[in-house]
Amino acid sequence: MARSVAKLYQELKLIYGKPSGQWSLWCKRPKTITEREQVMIEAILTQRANWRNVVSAVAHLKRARVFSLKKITSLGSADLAVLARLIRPSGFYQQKARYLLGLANFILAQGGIEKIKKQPLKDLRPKILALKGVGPETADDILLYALDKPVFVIDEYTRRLVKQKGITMESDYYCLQKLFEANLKKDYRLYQDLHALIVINGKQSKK
DNA sequence: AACCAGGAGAGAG
DNA sequence: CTCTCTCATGGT
Repeated sequence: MARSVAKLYQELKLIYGKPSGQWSLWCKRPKTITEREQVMIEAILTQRANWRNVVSAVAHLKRARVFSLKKITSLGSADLAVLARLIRPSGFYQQKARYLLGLANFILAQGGIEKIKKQPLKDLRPKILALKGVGPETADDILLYALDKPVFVIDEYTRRLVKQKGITMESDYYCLQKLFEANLKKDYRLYQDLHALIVINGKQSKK
């Protein structure tokens, strides 16, 4: 079953090719600082939300010119309601507004994207994970897609797929993460593309 | 018109 | 550690 994990990428790549659509930005290499900030923001907004609604919320942020971590922090907690209204289409907008502010404050307090990107994964992950509204999946989304750190992201699509393929019945986040990381070359580019393909496959095979 | 979409926090058992 | 409730909008 270990080998089937290793073969997953080749199989999915053969079917879907390079991750496209919503994933073209997340899997883009290299990314600009602005693009990395966008990925972080979208990582929060996409929690339990249809991607279509995330796009809508992002459009609102862009139009209102609060589409950067610095702008979000300068908005401050006093205008949290403003931020909340902008991201409303993504759902859970009141808590997500708070989460975004907390994330933005943290990144800037650490000296910004380029600084934080230099921190080793082992030190960085616990800090990101400690942020309100950032659980294992969102933390790894940020680490992998915004900061190019080699951590494999586990989500519901991944759990369904490994079950479907008869690889394992395990559903624990860290067990599955270990399974993937142990059987794949430690390369953030591979992790990015494979997880993207798993989600694309999951959405596709539903209809 | 119920059901769900790339979760996470808080509380209970 | 596993279950359950909550947060909320927009598309089918």
